[in-house]
Amino acid sequence: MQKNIVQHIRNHVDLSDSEVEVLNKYFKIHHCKKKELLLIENKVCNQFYYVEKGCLRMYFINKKGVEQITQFALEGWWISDFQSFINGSLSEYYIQAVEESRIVSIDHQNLDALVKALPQLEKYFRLIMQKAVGGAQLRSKLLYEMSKEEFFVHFSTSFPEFMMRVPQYMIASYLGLTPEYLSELRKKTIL
Amino acid sequence: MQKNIVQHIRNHVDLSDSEVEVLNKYFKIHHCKKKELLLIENKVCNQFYYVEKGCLRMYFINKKGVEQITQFALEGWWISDFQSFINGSLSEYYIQAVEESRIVSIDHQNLDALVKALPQLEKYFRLIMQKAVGGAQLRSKLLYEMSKEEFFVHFSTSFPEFMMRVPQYMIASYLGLTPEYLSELRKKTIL
DNA sequence: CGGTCTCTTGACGGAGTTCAAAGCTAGTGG
DNA sequence: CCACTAGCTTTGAACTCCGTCAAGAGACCG
Repeated sequence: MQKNIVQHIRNHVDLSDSEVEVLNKYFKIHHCKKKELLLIENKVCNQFYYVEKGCLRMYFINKKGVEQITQFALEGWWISDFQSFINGSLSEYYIQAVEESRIVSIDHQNLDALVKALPQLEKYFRLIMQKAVGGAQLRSKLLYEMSKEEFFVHFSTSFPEFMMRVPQYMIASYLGLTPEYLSELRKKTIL
Repeated sequence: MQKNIVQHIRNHVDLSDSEVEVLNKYFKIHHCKKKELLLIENKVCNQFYYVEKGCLRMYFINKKGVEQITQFALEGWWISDFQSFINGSLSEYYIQAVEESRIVSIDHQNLDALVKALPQLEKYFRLIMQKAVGGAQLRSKLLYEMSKEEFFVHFSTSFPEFMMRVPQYMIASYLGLTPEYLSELRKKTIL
């Protein structure tokens, strides 16, 4: 069974079949059940996770003791707590499978070894990170210019399939509004 | 006069003196006056900017015709519109010098050529981008968990020198609140 | 000095939260 | 495969943070 991450990498840089063999020594594949935790608070996050299939969410527990979701990762996305990954500090986040998922992971040491073994992977990860920064800039711009109602409408029209896949209270959390208000907006905007 | 960007790169990867010579062929240095524009709306942003000295701000014009600041860059920071840089799409942003500044820049083609000439720069830019993603994650977390008042207090205690350097209406814009409310908070919190 | 930016003050309004309670849905075990 | 329970969603009323508007007081630059 061919990993789809190989295709993802080949969309960015060249990779021979023999190099794919090398890749497989560094990447680990993991099947996880719904609600399985890949990262918990107060641990160092020394892994990058790539979603081959399924969906992950990243969240922390706020002062009121409520889960606050900051990111989702769907098929083809990388996710990690970069502060913790880079500095080796303790993470304040949890990363959990929203659905049954197939995840590729690589830890800090293996990442270093991998980019040494296959220098073009250095470029791949640079490009991935650039895209991530671009995405963060876009999200930030939307937050600056839109009301919560507009943000909700934008999100539901941009990712209708995603709205069906995850529970509403998670969407509400991610969008930074209460489940009650989300419910009101749904009625109001007929979505 | 030695560019301080060289030191910045050397903090991340090795670089011989002869390689520094190569660097200088790709990086352009630019002295800019206060209020000088490096990027304007509806142009493709095909440059990365590094602040050697001074301060840049990135902003867009919102529906009401008001400038909305999304980022500042101080000494030692890279800044760009990554959506535009990556996709070659037209930018919706302006990048402007807040103070008289010394800026190093490199365009898309020269960046490609540079990382080909000096492969360790590929790693440097990957690490820079990783840090940027980490920073974006942290900022996003603060926005999720703090009220505007808390965010303001956090910001003023974290960057007191920065508060003195730029006008208050710019800080208000960046923090996503009105100058009027910022003024109220200043009085209330005695900062 | 005169004029244009910048900062402050106060009254008012509205988007979005909080709290409480009642339907609904889905997962689990018997 | 059904029944029961825990968790998810909806409703409505009260409240609050923060934006809007208008006007005045400084501050900076030619």
